Amino acid sequence: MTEDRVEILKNELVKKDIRPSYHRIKVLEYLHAHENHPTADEIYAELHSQIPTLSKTTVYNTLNSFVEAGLARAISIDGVERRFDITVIDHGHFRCDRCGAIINFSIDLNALAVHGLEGFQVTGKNVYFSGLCPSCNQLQIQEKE
Amino acid sequence: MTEDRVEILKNELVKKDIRPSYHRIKVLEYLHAHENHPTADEIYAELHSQIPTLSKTTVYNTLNSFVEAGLARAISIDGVERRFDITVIDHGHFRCDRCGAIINFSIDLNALAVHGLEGFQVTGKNVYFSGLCPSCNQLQIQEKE
DNA sequence: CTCTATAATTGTATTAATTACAAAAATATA
DNA sequence: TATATTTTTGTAATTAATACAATTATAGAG
Repeated sequence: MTEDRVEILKNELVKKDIRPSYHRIKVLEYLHAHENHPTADEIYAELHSQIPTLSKTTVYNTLNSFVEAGLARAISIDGVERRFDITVIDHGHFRCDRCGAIINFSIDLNALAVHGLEGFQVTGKNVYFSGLCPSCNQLQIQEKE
Repeated sequence: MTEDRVEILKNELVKKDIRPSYHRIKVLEYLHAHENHPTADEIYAELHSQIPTLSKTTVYNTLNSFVEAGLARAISIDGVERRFDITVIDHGHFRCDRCGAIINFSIDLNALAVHGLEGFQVTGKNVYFSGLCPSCNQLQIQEKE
């Protein structure tokens, strides 16, 4: 990790009024490097192997502060699993019901016509689709034969 | 509850290959009567007071079978709470970050342009917004003064 | 109507994710 | 350097959900 990279990450935290401690930088770095929507436990497992003193509570505290600050999102397709990702605009999440993979897709949220939210202040938008990914779809068809 | 109502509920279950037991009819009835997205625990608490022998496991089993059959949806804005609602097409869920209220709004999902899901079989679509409902928005403004 | 097989329900025990909280360590400030 | 504040740790507690074996209810055969 170069100095520059660390500086950029620090800056990202400071801009959101989060003090750039070592652990927080590490969690943020992990989220940037792993856009495959890790669970809190996956983040802990990986970072704990690098930083043996890291506690799970810190990971949870850090993730919660990130979500509160809008740095990250907590996503859950059906309420069964809670996963995190770096906030990136205009993408939805697809979850395959068979293999569990979570895949980003791009959407144009501005084109979404909404009725019934007059007077509401909308700050967060999440779109979750589910079904079968191409390979699982193939398997499903083969099984039926 | 009139005979007619029970017949309609029974039919709804049978059509989805779910045997219309007394408890299942009661859970389905509850979901129809309470479109405010109850948790499994809320459903249990209310029905348990009517049916003292009802167990929580049955409520969970029933809800899971409903979701699997497409009769109900499990929703979760941020992975913290799991809530259920009767499947109604073309509506999204708004969750107020301040008071926690969950409000339906209508959307035209067909108008949503999606890229990156070619070859996928999409069977479920959920749209979650969050922010402040009108009354909490007012309170927030007043506090800042 | 009775017997039997199957399905549904119960209740307890277990698992797993998350939070609470107080003590310890690290960091910033005077 | 001393002190106050923040961060982190580690354990305990909480909570939602599931597993599973025992019990009860139901449907169909005879």
